[in-house]
Amino acid sequence: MEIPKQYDPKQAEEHHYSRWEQAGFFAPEANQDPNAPVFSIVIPPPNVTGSLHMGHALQHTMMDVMTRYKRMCGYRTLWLPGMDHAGISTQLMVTRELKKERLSRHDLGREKFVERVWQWKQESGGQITKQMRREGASVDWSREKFTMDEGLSRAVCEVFVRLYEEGMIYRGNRIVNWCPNDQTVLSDLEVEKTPQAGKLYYLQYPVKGSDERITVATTRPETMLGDTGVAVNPKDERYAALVGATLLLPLTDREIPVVADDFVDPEFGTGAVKVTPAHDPNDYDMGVRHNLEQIVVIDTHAKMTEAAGAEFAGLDRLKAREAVVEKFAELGLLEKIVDYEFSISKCERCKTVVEPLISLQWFVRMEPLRDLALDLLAKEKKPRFIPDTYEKVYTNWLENIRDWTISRQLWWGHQIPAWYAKTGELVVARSFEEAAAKAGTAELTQDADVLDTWFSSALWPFSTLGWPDETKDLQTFYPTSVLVTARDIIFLWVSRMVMMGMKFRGREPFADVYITGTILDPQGQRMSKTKMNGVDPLAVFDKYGVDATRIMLASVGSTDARWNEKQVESYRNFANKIWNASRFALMNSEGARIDPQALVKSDDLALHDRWILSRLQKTTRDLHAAIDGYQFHESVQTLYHFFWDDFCDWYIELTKADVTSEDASPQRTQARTRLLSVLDQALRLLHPFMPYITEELWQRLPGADAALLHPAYASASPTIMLAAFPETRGDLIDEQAEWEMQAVIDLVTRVRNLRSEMNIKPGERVPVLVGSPDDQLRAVYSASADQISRLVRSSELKISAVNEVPRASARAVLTGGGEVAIPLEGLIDFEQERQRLAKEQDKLRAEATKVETQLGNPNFVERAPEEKVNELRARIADIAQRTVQLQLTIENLQ
RNA sequence: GCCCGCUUGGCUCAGUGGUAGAGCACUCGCUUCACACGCGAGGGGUCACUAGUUCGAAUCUAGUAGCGGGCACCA
Repeated sequence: MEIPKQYDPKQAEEHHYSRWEQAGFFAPEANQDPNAPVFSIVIPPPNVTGSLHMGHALQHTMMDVMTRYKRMCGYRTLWLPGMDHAGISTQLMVTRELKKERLSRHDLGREKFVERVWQWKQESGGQITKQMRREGASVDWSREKFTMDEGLSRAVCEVFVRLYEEGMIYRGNRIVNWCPNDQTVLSDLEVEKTPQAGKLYYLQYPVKGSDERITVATTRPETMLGDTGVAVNPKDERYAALVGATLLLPLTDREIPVVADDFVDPEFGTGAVKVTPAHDPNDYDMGVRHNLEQIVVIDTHAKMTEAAGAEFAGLDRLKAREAVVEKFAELGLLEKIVDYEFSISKCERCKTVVEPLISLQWFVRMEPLRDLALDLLAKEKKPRFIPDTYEKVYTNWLENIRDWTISRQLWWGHQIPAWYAKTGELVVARSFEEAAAKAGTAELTQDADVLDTWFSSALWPFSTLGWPDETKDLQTFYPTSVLVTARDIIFLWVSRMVMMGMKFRGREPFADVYITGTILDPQGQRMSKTKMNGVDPLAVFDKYGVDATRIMLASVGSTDARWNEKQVESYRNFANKIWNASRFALMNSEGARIDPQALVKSDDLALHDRWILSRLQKTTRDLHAAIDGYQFHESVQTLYHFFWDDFCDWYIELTKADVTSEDASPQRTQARTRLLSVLDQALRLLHPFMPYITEELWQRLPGADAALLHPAYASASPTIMLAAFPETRGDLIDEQAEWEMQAVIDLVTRVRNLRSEMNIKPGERVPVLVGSPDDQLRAVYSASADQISRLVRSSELKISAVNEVPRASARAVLTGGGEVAIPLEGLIDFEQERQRLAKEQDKLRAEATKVETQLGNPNFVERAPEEKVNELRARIADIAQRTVQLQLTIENLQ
């Protein structure tokens, strides 16, 4: 069989995915066991405008590992893919395209514009779905969803109508975050705060009927044109006399009152606050408390309105600021300007400074929904967050939740199902027809706003499964098993899904929430488009292969990690190791095929066979535990160590003599069969992490056929992705074999160490003399003598109770008090040898002292668990044996 | 201001009460018939600091420092 020495990932990545997809292996229907347990995940829908970034690759890897694992375990498994319509992003994307044609969306009009967006989606949206295929993501494409699909839109309408009918959605004038650039309102979560160096302006307002002035400090002088009061703390004695007084607001002809409000911090600024109810959230609240007028002086384009006065009307807010300050200076009312750093609210998307404005919007009352989520957590401990630290973040936010602004002044999205009659009457309905019936007229105008993109996302776990219809899918796959996402959308998305899931399904949308870490750049900075420090997963795939990238990402788990290409490289090497180990097995497979019977314990098995079966079982056991417990890093370490160290470094080397024997014999066939069978198991264990290379190799293994598939997939064509995931067989765990093998490893390692220290040429065969007083150990050494001899390249391996070695030998002490020696007549520098052994003696002595001290402590012996005490006693016994032997060895040098 | 996380060998990170681990880097030796993307043998860490709990602390508690993140406020 011709197999190249190096694994070429591209070759394997080309074929398998399309076969898997076309054969329907990803769909839950592949599972034909009517009683199969269910495992389901809905993907966090990427933006239709998006392309794959490292965060996706990380999350998708975790989800695919779990999905493939559960599928191989026989679960009816669904990983449901889909995309988000991403209101603002997508609208901006298409608007930018139009701009190239010198058109604005208003030139097209709403209907044509929306058509154009759909057209854009058709032609260039959803790049990411192609990229997900490259990743090997085993999602069921037949169930792919888009948040603007008809079905999902129906769910959105249904939820809106029901919430409205229950009084949980309302429309009202509130102060909101307005993006003057995107021309829409934003929710609190779509606003980001950034620190900014600015100025604090101290303005004086004259008190009516007196020469006194009151000084207020502000970062936004232009808003004073909309002031309708000044507030002070009721306990602030400095201003006690002024409460109730009237001020003459400069630059206007308004008279405004001084009010007392607890909100005011006497320590800050002058302790007196100008109140602009129409342009500041806190002032808005104070205005409500004190019945202050709301005067809108800044419009939706961040320009001053007529109400700001003729002098300022039409000016941009920043221009107006300069003009106001200048006027105050002229009037002698500008006390001072000081440098001041504060944080400024910007639109998360376009980074424009957000303007707080009073505006008529739709809101969801969150308290009742919030309580559903908090109850779920209190009573059922759901969802379970992994890592659990995020539970606190989640509850803190829920406890302080505020009403959710759900309307957006966009065209791309779910248009709000509310209609207005000419009379001004408002009707909320599932359709125009229903609205017309309710209103008794067809002369209706639909609300122009669309819903926040996150509104439809909040329904994702059930809308994608067919809700509001009671579909089979909904009944089968809801609640889903786990949600995998990044921590930055716990509020935006996770919490809202929980609330909506509880509200409309009465059950949690997912049992667990696994929060992945973040891949940072090599400097520890977050990767971002603006910083241009992102690493393109596709480029990494090209360079190192998808499998290497995946297993590296899986090893990241839930902690933040800096991007480290060396790490991917090491997993690329691992992939190559898997390739070559398989290559070896395949090159020596004639006459053999995979056979489950080869994994069963029998009396005539050689030590290395009993040992690898035991190692395989422990690995299987540990891997199950690690994946089930979301310990991805541990999973990867377990696999890596088993495959490279146990399987390649020891097992293959030990079984090599039998496997590569020139003569066909039952022994050779058995060894080959066992090697192939262990390899088959190892590939299955690796498959969830490294789907391509494992399929590529597995397909080549003799005997890799339908018989190896999990019974639930028995009728499928052979594929490792539907092979049964190994189950732990406790009876094959063989502690005795592990102990014996450890002794062999110890011996081999000591000899190799001697050879290396003595500069014995690697090719040179030397006699090796082993002496051990322990009958059992001698039996172990003897039983594996051929293998040991091969590994240490000995010309002769003599095993006896009492080691009689020439004085001129290099020696080392073995675990259990034995000694190993290599006679080196004429090559031994006795003084050097003595020093080498003395060094060993020092080490032993230090170790002995440590253990003796602990055992000498009566408190330890009394209070520590017996098991620990015995462990230490065994250790000290071994140290003692080795010490005695070492002493002897040194004496023999004399 | 409140909350959270991190601090372990040169680098990137595991470990979370009982003998300090991995990968990379480093040193030495190897074209040993699967693999130089490899093999063998090594060197290297008072686990940020302080105090406490404990027979025993890298691990638990409290505090300190540095770094990172989130939330609130910022007139």
